Amino acid sequence: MPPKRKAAAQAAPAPSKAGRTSALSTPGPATPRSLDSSMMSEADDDFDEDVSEAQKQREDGLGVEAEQFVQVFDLSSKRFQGKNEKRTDSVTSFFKNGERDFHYLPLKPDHQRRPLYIEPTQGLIFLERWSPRGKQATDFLVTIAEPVSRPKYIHEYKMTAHSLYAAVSVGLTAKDILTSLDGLLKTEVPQSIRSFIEEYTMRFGKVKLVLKGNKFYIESVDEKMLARLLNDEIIGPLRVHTSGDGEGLTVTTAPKMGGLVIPGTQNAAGVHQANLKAGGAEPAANEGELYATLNEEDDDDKEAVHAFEIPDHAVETVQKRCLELGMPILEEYDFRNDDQNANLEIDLRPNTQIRPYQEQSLSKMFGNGRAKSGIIVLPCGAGKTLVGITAACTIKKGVIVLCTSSMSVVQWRQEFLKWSNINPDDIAIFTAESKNKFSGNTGIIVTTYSMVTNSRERSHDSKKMMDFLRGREWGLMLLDEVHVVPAEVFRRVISSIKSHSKLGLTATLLREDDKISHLNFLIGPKLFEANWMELSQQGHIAKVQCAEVWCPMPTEFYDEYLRANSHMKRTLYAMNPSKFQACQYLINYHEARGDKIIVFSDELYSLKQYALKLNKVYIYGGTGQAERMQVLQNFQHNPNVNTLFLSKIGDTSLDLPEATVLIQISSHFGSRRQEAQRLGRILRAKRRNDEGFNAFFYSLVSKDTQEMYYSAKRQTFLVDQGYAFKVITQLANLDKTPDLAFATAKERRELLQRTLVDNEKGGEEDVENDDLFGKPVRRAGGRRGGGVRRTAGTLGELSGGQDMAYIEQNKGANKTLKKQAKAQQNTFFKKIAREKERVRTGK
DNA sequence: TATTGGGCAA
DNA sequence: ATTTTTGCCCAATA
Repeated sequence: MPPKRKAAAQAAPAPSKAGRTSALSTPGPATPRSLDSSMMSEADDDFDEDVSEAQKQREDGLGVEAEQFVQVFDLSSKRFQGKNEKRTDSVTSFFKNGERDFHYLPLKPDHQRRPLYIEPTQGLIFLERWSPRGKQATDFLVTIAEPVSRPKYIHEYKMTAHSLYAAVSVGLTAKDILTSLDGLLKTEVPQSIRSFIEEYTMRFGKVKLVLKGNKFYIESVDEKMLARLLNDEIIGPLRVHTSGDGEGLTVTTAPKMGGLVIPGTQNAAGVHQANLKAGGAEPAANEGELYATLNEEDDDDKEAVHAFEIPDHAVETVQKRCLELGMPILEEYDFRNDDQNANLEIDLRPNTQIRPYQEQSLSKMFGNGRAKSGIIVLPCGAGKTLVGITAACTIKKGVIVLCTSSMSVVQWRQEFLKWSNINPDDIAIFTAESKNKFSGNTGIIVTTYSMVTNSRERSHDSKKMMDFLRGREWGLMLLDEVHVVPAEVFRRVISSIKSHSKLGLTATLLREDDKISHLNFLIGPKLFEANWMELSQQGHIAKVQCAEVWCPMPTEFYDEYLRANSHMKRTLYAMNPSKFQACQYLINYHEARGDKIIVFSDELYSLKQYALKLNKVYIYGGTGQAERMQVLQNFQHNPNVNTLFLSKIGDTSLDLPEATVLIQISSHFGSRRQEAQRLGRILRAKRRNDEGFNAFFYSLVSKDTQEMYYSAKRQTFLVDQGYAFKVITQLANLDKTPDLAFATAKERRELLQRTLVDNEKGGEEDVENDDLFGKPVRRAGGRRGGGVRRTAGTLGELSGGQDMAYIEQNKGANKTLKKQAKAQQNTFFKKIAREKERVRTGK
């Protein structure tokens, strides 16, 4: 890896040493001693660690390690920050403690032509997007920093440990980064940033984990680095001594690279051109320089590579330990020189062309002619699957694809067959239903995370399959929806199946817990993240208008809301009649425009009530497989079915047909991921190329309830992606909606009572029996309602006998509704059956 | 073959 | 300022 070696030479100046010495005397309070000292040892080559401390550490989960690691390496830590001499003057006093005052950083004379500011204590970078060099700066920042917020004008990025790790992993050196940064910054590069970059690039990417002949090796061009690892009291003993190599390291030479071709690129001309092309039309002086290093490897192909072997079970331990030592292991797969594993007959179909941003993300992965492990973040509908397939077609070795549900397993297989020329016998599915292997000696297996991680008693076939999966080497592991992996159970996948490279795909690298950073060492750095706004401007995904509709709660609802327990609260703000009206109005409006509408409600009771009242089809977890298909097909093809109600089942486990409008009436607390995922459902809209076409995303919120808070939180991710939420407090001509529901006070009171009654009974025989399809539903009365402890007395006080009569009436109305739905539905089904028949016989 | 319960995530 | 229930998946059961 010549570029990296050069980096080491250039990036080890005296000042960083001074920085470390000063840090030694002031370890952060939350910083474990062992971590701190091990990090320091980089300077003076000694590993005087407290052994018991280290033992304890080993027992801790990887997660804890990662968090500590991040703390120690944080830019805001003292050892980086000591180095700014802050000056104070007459203005400083206006800032609190002078803390956020950075005007001591002098502007360069030509600062107006430079688009970037950098904040020296957090590594925040601000980009003036309108600058003529805005595009160039964006490309640079995407490589070295994490996007934080990208609204219209000023974009915010953050340079972090992980982002620099990613930069190094695509072959950049400290010098590359500093030169480009300096060129784009309005100020000089602050000293803290300079040492931060230098120290990181020096440490990162030097040690690699490679799989050779089903054995794992730790590899580096830097012999001293390996010696240091072998001296470590955790890694050292784990080394496998193969016969003949004695105490010396295995030495091989890095093979020469030829021009790698990523299939599907416009002229399939390989990485170098792909990179130049990715630079776009603008003159990209810096960028050209930047990417030139990616291919520098060709220069000296006699590079000696040192390695030692470690056993399979130690991989996790070693990865963890190297992380502690501040030298995270990078995984690279030199697939073109792998003749141990059989090649897979696979290529993209000849006329397939991948989009520029897909190409860009793949060129990050294959930047140096090898397959790097990492994560690619693309919004839903932007073609994540095709990126994965193209990666598989580039590597041409055995592939294992992991998905979240068996639905997407089937889809992935179909996509593979659609985009590539893979022999259908070579791509097999491993789920509860199907446990076939591929016929040849290599191929593709598509399966789910839970299939692979399940540790309980398994059927004989599954066991055999698992042994098969575990027993061989895979060229590529594709991890769909990779944000689920950090969960305790799912991370077991990483160690149980041996793969040379891993590619994680996701739309939202977000979780409400802090485990997302674990992906950086479980899989690899984030290689690429698309800018949603940019993609929608280019017409790859739909343009979306987002709105939050504020629905006032009628007083009687609000009173009840204040008294209710948390579940009832959720039900009540979903059942808010104003919300219902707003929903009805929006459905009306958009159906008239010819839109396809999806309504999401996490709250099952309201989901069913809304759907029944409005006579729309709905799907939730209890809906049987066949019905789901029928409803979905109707929604897709039947011009009379334009609105579909969905529970959160629609978030992950359904392959939804495309819709153009999305209405949210109830959602899962403040989950930003859910919000983003749901928005993603309308990004595919095909009509996006029509002039002025917009998709719509409405979030209905009951005023003055918890929903307001959650809603704001949920939106933050989308706002950071550049979406602007309009707040609507009044819908124009709402009252002109035909058959507007709950228009009278009496109806509203009824609704409230019915809601209370139905939910009190524990849902025993509530709407479940009015299921559109009359099918018995699992867990109908089950765990729900345990906590509801309302007495009949409370209800009596509220209602009065008169209103009880209306409840009866309403039940009758529901039944009529159901009959209608059934009658209607029968015609749909016939139609669908005919259609199916046509498709079948036609082909 | 359909249903049920356990485990897990969000 | 925080949560609960829901849904998925598998394997066992009748």
